[in-house]
Amino acid sequence: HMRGFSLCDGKKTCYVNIDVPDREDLLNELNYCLQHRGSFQKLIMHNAPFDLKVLHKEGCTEVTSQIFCTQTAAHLINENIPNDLKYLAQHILKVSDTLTYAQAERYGYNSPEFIEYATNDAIWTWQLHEYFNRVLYQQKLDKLFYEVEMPFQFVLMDLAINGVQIDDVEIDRLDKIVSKDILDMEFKLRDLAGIKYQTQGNLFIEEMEVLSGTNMRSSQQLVDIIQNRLGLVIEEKTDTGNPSVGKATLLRLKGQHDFIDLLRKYKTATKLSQGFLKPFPGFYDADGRVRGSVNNCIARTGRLSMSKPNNQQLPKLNKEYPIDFRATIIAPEGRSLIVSDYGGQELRVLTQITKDKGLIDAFQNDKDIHLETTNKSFDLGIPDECLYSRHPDHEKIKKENKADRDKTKNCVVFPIIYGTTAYGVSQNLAVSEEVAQGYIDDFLDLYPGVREGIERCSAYLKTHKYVYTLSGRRRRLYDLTPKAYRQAFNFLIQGYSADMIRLAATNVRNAGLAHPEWDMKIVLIVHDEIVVEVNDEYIEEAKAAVKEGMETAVQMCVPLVTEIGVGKKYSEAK
DNA sequence: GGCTGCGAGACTCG
DNA sequence: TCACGAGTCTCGCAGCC
Repeated sequence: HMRGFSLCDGKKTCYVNIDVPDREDLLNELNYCLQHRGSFQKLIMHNAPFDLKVLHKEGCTEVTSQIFCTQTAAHLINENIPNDLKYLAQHILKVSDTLTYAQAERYGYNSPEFIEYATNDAIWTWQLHEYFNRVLYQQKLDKLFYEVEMPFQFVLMDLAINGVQIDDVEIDRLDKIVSKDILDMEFKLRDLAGIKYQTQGNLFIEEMEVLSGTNMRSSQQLVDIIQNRLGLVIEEKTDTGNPSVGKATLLRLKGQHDFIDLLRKYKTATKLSQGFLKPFPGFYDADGRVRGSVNNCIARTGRLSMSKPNNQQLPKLNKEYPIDFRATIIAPEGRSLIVSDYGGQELRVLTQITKDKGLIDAFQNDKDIHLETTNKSFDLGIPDECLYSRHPDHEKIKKENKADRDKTKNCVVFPIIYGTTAYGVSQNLAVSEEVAQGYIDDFLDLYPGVREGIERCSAYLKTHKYVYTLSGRRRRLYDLTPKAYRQAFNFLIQGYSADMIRLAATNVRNAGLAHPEWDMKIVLIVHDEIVVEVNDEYIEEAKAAVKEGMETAVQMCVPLVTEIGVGKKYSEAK
């Protein structure tokens, strides 16, 4: 419920209380100004998606003015400092005394204190714009800001309004299955470890409890059980040097004791239960949708993040414990989900950055980069022509060498874009550091442009203490540790990818606006993936529009391809 | 004895 | 010291009333 709004034009400031009998008239007046370009030359807001969402709720659905989000500007200009209005007012505008909303509210909505709080909001936002707008041009961030970020604010507004539809009955069904499985495993794990326990049933027999001093969710207690009761050796260490009972340890100990194997399943089940099935109902809105908050100004690389809940980390189907959580994200009756993601986005961006001839050839002619790297590192002797997907033997050879190819892909090629070292690769592949360095060199010899690209990035960082992406986004790294050089190169890829998805989502939104009959809604963005909801009669048209919007988001030296699926459930459409 | 805050550790995703 | 970017949950301890 909007109580009022404040405005500032640099000369005058006002607070408009709309909790009055002629509320409707005031909102109509505001709506008229927002709809007619020229009433506001520029609409300046701090956290524009929030304000746009509130206006939208009040019926102000069309904003034709140019917009300026001071929070986004602050993030582009310095991604390393907080960007809430209060912090910026204190540190950039040097304002000393600031009230919080809760403090102002206590004085009452008609008090001078509350009105001062409200008008300060507008004054500070105005003043920040004056300063940031200049800096955006000085740092050559204006194009990114006005052409990528500001149009994208409306997508962020849509995401905040839309949310995703949840199948609450299915959540409930899965929750019951998983809860029962967990309880069964609680007993079996104790039996396997030789731990005595008692059971206690309350009124409902299925809600039996295990009474014993041990907690299978405690890492400390698991270390004790595995070492002292099972007599197994834990070699892996946590960051602080303690024995680790994480994935790597359990994978290595797999098959050595039934307890270990069941524990792996137990961990998957408890994560599913405690991380998703139990907390999700707490996020349902009255219409059965979940609206997590989408953060445009948190990740230093320019990526989006989500919280409460984080819909970017919904579990995928796990073969060893197949509970399909993503099947609980659905489309309403008469509608479907379209899920579209970029194929090999990061490697394509790497190609665009480095202009490496081998990578360009690979993407232009469908050559299998992972197989080519595997071929070189493992001396497979595959003829060059068989590395192209058009060759009749390619599929067969790819299958025959699947294990090595997967290893290369996950342990050599991807880690290189994270900047991994020979040590890291050697740990992953359980080989010596020399052998690992050999693999890295093989890749960089195959695609020498990548080595040059990394060196160019490092040299630039060393001189300037920042680097910038193809879209002009900057990352400032003042402490030039080895980690900073890895972050810098990874940022070139991750940061540009993030701006690609912004442009793509804006294209998709515009396509939807041009065809209101489709009723196409963007409901989720997951880094390289866009999920939309659309009326069933227009699936084909919408699919074509999503594909077009994503594939034409930017021009690159290699084609941009999308993988696209349709379904009634999120998991069906992927 | 119970509440709150915080770091460690583990796990989810791209 | 060793692989980039996020968010969230539980445990176990410290400090407080």
